[in-house]
Amino acid sequence: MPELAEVEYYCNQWRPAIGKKVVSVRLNAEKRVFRGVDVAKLQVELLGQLLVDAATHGKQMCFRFGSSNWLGVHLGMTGKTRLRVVDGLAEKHDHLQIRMSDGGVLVFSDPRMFGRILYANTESLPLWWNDLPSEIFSDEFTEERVNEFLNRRARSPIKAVLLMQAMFPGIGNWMADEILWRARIRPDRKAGQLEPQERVLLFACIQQVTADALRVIAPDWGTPPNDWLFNHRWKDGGVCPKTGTSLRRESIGGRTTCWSPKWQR
DNA sequence: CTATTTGTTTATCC
DNA sequence: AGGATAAACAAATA
Repeated sequence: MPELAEVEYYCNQWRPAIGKKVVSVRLNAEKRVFRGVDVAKLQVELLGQLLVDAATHGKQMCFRFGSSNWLGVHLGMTGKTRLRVVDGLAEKHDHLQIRMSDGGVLVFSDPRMFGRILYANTESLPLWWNDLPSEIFSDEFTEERVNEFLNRRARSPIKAVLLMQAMFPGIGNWMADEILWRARIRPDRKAGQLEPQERVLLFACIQQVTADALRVIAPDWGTPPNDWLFNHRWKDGGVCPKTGTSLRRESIGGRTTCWSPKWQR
């Protein structure tokens, strides 16, 4: 489910536990979400530690316990985090449960297990949290750098390029479609073929959709208004809010893509 | 039964 | 070498 705004929402679910201590750690070590992780180490070292910070970067989350324990959470396609209150029940796909000193339990669940847990005990930031692309609202995220990237990926459809996390951390399938719809650019256009004025508009729409998604979704999983593509894109037979004409759905860059043929050029 | 899924990694081909 | 594309991962839902 999650793109950057949803990831922010899920990060918020664990934030009330900041300032609480870890009382116990339960996990299903054999689950795929722990691939590459020393779960025994994680389980021992988190005990007694204070949760001091919770942050997101694109689709990655990081929770710092104590001074040197870093827990990464990536939600993949179906991952979720929630804070289970006292007397709540564990569910089938709850792979990680961290009980805190106030009785609340940090739960990570993921049926499809495309998500993953990361863990490091290091004085400085672990690689997976330090070595990240510039975020969409950072000073380093510039039209110039986006242009270079578009030229490097010149032969890929722009839709596929927007999904590349190395340049656009946090953008996923629905945001990419929303951006191209607002910029009136067909998703199957080759990245290298976009005109200068289209690139300017594209850059603006990337930042605009990102800001709007965070504002609407991150606080309480709000539903975007009907004048976005969002509410119309999911199933066949949707209608473009701009033109009233049929939306089209097709696989582009290996992902189901929705666009408005009348509106996008 | 089939097809579909808001993601990433790996393999393979060019 | 580096870019483009498809498959694999896995389970729920329609």
